[in-house]
Amino acid sequence: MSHYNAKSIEKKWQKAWEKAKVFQAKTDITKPKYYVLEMFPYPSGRLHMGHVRNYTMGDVIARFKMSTGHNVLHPMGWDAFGMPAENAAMASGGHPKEWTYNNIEVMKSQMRPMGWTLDWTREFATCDPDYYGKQQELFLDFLSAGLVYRKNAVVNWDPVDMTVLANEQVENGRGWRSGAIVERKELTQWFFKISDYSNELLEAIEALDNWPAKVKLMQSNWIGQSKGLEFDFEIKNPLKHQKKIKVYTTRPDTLMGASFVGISADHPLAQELEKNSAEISAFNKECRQMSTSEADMEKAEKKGIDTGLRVKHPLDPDWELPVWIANFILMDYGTGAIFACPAHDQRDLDFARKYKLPVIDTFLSLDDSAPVVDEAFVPPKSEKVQWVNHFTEIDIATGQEAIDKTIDFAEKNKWGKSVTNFRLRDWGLSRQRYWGCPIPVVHCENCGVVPEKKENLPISLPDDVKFDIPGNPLDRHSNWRKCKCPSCGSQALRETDTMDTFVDSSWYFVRFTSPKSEKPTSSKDVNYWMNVDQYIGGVEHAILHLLYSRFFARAMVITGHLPKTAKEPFDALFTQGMVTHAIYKSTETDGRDSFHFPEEVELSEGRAYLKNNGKEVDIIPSAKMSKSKNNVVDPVNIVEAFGADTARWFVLSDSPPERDVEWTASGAEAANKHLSRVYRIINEIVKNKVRPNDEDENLLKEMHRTIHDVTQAIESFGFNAAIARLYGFTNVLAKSKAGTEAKLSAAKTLAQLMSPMTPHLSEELWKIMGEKSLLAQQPWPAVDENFLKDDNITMPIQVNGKRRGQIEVRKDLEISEIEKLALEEEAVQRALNGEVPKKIIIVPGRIVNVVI
RNA sequence: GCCCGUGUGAUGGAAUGGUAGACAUAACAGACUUAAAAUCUGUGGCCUUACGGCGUGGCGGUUCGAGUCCGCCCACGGGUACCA
Repeated sequence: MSHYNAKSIEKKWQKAWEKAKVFQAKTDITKPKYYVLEMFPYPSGRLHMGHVRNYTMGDVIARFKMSTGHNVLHPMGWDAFGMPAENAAMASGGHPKEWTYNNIEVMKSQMRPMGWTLDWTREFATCDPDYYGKQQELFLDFLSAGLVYRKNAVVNWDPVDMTVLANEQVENGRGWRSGAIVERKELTQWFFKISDYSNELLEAIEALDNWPAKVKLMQSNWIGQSKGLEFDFEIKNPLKHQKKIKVYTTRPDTLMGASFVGISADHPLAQELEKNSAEISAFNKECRQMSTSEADMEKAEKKGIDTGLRVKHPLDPDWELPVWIANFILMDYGTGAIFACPAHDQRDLDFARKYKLPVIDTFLSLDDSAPVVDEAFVPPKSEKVQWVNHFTEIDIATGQEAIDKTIDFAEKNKWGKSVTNFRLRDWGLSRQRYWGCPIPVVHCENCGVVPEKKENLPISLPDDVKFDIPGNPLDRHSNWRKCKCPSCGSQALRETDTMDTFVDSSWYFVRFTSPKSEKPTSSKDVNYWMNVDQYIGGVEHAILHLLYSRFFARAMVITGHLPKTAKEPFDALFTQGMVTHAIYKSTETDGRDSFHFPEEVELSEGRAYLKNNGKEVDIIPSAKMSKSKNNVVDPVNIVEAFGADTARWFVLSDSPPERDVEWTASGAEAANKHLSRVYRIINEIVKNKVRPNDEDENLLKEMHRTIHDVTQAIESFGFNAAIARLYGFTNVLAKSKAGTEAKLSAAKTLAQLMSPMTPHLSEELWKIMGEKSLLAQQPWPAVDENFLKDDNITMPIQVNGKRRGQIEVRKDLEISEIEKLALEEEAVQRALNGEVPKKIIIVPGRIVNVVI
């Protein structure tokens, strides 16, 4: 008998599947369709374990759905625009296009041996002019539908490299390449009006039944609906025409605790003031040098400057409040101005203490009426508190009641109005970079900003560009920029901004339904294939990518590219965890960390030692795989050593799919051992002839239970549970003394149940057991319910909630009988010590608890 | 900072509010072997001779019963709008 040889088996069956065109999807309205999609990869050039896990999960679903009679669409493509290609070009002088397409070829060659059911006939990259040309067409339609506009926005500007920096390229306020202090620069940029759909996107979340609750919650919080009050503070010593400051607050009930009015450094008033004050100008400049990232701004030290302006309190004209510029107030949110109530907001309190501003309690705790000192009193809005001289005459009430009353009061007295605000900002899509989809508009001296004509699409990127000089190569490519105005025909210039790569990924799943159609979509194909039945990807995309895609689908419905039913494009979403690996770290004599590759390290009793000198190194468990930490495990090596089925089996076993999985060499070896064992066991079954006997029934019973459990586990993404069950069934099969006929039936079922995970091995075993057809085209095994029934059950007996014994009873035994049997138990007798139990709780079919 | 997760043996993890540790890995013991590998069989939370006691990041609460529900805290991971 030959041994399990993954290499030859896998190649053979991949060819057989390809020949039979098992995985090519055709629009066929007579069959139920199933569209399974994993988030497409960025072509970094190396297939990563995370990809292997992601695409294997999708593949299990795809193969399972094929075997249950569905017409499955399982496509693959490339999220190919983005910064790494430009960075590579800058670092090594190549061209982003060449770099990207090379990487795609390399990655494809690494993906093919995995045996995924991908329909490669639909493949495209977002940097293909055909794809981004269609995207330009969508942009023009969105533009004429009023979904796109231009406005000013700030970017991180590197004054040395003369380039806009991404937030991740700003390190401690300096550019990562140049080291120059980063400035904020205001540019005119293109925006999608996603904020017009804030309410719609928020309300529709509720109906996404098959999305993880955590993702829905994250999106809701991101959109961030808040109800508050907008009102004016009148300036006592006004400046030119600016006589009032409009503020927005979600806690208008604390108005009597107001201590100062704060405005953003980008507020028109602040901009006006800096003209006459060097101090204010310097402060504003400092604020504008902060990174544009929210995390950096929030974590920065809270600072402010007194403007000298004073405003009147709306409820007491004699009450005067100072106006401060503060670095934590955002111009983008609300009105860019607030009033601060230090007693009930920690940030305001810290600020007030720092600058010696008053702290006034507006309400006190019911059980402790001490005034606020160093810790702001911020109870939940649902908690009742004692109010101090409230203008709406409330005494004891919750925060929410006070807010509602205050808004009514302000509206009745006509000094404020109720306003619902959203945190969600419009989607800035302009990027001042080369390697992206050109925005198809033209700047004409006579006509202004003019959309390009559709017949001129695609507006392709020029190939003759160099990255040896700072700045955007499109800006200095005068030939490419020069064009005719589509409106008046005179000399004009192209827009040099390209699109955010999130635009590319906001509709690729639609394009997969008809990747070659003349128009961006074909109605026949989108009507049949949309929506995506199961979308699978990393939770890191929970907010931006998924929210943008939801907006984009709506925009495509409005412009007639999608049917109304595709407004929410992803019926079900699954977010999988990362593949992690331990980091082996030691500290050099100069105090710097050095990282060691797994193969340089010897493991022994939970400690790690360097192979070359025996020195012990630190183990940092479960770290995200990262090149710089030397803890990347290359799937190619694993496939080379053990075969694709082993890699597939291992990434699915052990950890639940939504959680991170730790890659361990021993785990991969164990997976391989198990597959070899299955191969051996089944070969022996085929070889040895045993007559039918009494054991057959038990084996078939176990077989049907396994079909039931594995089917349920796969349907609910419990791949690790499915595999654990298959391990169990393999053990039963190995030990069973049943006859050959029953064993073959069980073994065939085992091969079938394993086939979504280990398709090549299963296909081989299928053939070894004498089957002529392709297993990939067989229907999923059916459960015979008669085998699932059981007459007796085991009931655990607890005393005071602790397990003390168990009884074997008939399923339908009466409660009084169970009680009698339970009390007769030895451990219960011992615990009772002759006394009468206080209470006996019997949950039928589950448990008995005797309370003493 | 803010939003969202996660935390169970040496390790990955299992467990509709109902027997904590299924299944697997590492380890140990035995069988086979001249020997090793492979394979097969067995042991396996901690303390205790036993009865029993203690155990799911920490502290507290609800419940007949909590890994699971509630409150506070700690650690780690993801997102934080120009990484994809």
